[in-house]
Amino acid sequence: MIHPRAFYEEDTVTAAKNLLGCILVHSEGDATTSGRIVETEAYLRQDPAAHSFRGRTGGNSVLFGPAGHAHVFLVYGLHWCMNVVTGRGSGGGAVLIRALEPSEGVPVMQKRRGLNDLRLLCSGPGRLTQALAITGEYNGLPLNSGPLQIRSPDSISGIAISPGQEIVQTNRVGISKAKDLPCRFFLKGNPYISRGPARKAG
DNA sequence: GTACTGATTTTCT
DNA sequence: GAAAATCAGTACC
Repeated sequence: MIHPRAFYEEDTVTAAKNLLGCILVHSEGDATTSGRIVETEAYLRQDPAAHSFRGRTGGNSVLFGPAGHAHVFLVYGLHWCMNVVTGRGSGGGAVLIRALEPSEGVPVMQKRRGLNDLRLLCSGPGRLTQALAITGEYNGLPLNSGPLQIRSPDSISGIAISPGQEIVQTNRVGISKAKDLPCRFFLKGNPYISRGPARKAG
């Protein structure tokens, strides 16, 4: 099931929580790779750590476009990261996908990553993009059609999390500004979480 | 197991 | 010129 536009037009924080448990799918030719989203971070327009904070500049114009699109960007010169544009009306909000639990196409992902350990395949923003072969070409693509999609696994009253699954909310990781804001979310006890303070909290 | 360091390029000042 | 939403490898308990 594909999410309607309204799913992404919630506040960024709400969307970040709702995205947990959803499936990110990439289809490229014959190969389909996918994984369940288990960790996200919310970046708001007024957030000093967000790329959209300084307003619309060269590489972030997608953030000011319609919700439900992918924003793919390069960090540290060598790793791709993927955002989902959220919020209504060019708000500049986005949700960073930080970790996936591998689902379909595991052998393909292992090959792309050069690893066998499932826990290391997608447990980080730079890792999951490599595993799903997401690069700058996907910047600006819609997530309800095309090669890159986000699905709900089984709609359980609007929230795609299995019953009893708790969401943990903590501070963010890997940034130096406004890092104390509790805008990071992940599924409690899930082993496919990126490193950082959250690990021990699970 | 934890801690530290290098790689590499885009973007803004 | 400096900083950046990271990862993998090495050193050392």
